[in-house]
Amino acid sequence: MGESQEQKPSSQPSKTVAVSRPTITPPPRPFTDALFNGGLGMMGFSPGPMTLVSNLFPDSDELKTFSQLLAGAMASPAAGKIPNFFPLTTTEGQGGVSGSGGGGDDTGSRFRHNKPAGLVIAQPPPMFTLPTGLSPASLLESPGFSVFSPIAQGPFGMTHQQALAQVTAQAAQAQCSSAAAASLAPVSAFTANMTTNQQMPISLHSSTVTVNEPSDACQSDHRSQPASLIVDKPADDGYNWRKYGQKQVKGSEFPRSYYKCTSPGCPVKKKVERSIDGQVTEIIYKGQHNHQPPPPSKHAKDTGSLNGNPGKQGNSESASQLQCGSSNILMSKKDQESSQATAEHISGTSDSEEAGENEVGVDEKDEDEPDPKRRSTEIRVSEPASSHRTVTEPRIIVQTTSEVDLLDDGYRWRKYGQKVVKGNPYPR
DNA sequence: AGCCTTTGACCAGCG
DNA sequence: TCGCTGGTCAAAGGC
Repeated sequence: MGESQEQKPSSQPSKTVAVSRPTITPPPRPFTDALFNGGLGMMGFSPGPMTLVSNLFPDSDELKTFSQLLAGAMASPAAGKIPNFFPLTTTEGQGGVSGSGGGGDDTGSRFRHNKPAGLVIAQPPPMFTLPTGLSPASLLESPGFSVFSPIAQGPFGMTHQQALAQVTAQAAQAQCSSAAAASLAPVSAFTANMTTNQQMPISLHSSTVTVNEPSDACQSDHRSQPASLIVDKPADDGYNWRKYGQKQVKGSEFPRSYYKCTSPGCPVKKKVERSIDGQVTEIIYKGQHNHQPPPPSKHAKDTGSLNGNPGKQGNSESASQLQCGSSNILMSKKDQESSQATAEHISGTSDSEEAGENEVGVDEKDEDEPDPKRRSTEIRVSEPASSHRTVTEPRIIVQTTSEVDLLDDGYRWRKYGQKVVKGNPYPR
């Protein structure tokens, strides 16, 4: 099937973004109530949510910054048009992601625990780091993000309520203070979650959001989950995943597992790093789902745990519905690298304000599409010192890239991994 | 029976 | 050109 619409050979011509992020200004987000409802106000775009957030966060400053950043990101009108909101992000700072937490050093990301909550806004690559508790899908689905992505509403039709429910549940689970979560709207839940994690620095630069997870308390939660859930399966995002490989990556002390979305034709892949004890330390999503999440019914049988399993066990009702699709696509290596550089530079600098600025165009950089085999450096950069990284800080990174082009059929297809192998008549 | 995981091998990019 | 490394394939086995 891939053949059907492979857009291009390994190189994805598509640009990462065509979307140049409009300048981000923190406008009052015109989120519709609906969006708001559905979403996490996590982004705090709208006043309402912000308020909640504010309450949750003692530190209004940081929070504010965060929200501003988000707001700015969302604000961009262009966003609406953008196929993926991620792409909005510039490809620039890669290190940012993780690095964000860290400050100058990429490694920092892994060490973020105690980093200043400050938002590190470096120009990060289009990656997202999410708390384990939250599925990328859910996050993406959040209204805030939705704004950027047309998809949000979905071709797949995920409802905000679902998203909310999911988020709420996750948040609650993720965080210890269930009370807060319960009482609060999803947004609140999310926020609460964040709050819980004191150190959760959220770095958000254009499109990059880094959330550190783990607070101790939360950790306990995660750990409390059944080993089965934790061990082999990456965070459940509602889609079914098949593990197609595992490898010990040099920079990481933990083995990295490779998963593909089992849906036919779906290019989405994710890499999951787990610590020895089975805890997920990092999840990287690539690509965009070109299909809807598996039906709920199916989920029913699933474990339902957030950490779920990619595989059969997989989908908890939760996330799923969200299209994580929004996530997507990897940025070209080039982009990533450049991002890194940027991030590094920035790392030392003040971040927050940057958010609004970078609109940049990633576009230019993307020319190269990442080959399937190209190494993505983002992670490396962000967490070079994996060894130091505490297991308790799982990260979910969504790499965005403009590999995907829209196809005529309305779905996005990305050819991944196509190559002509010598000695093999058939291209892979 | 179908799907998924495991695991070694292969391939390509990069220095 | 070689070696290293990351990413993917695909057979075998398990659930």
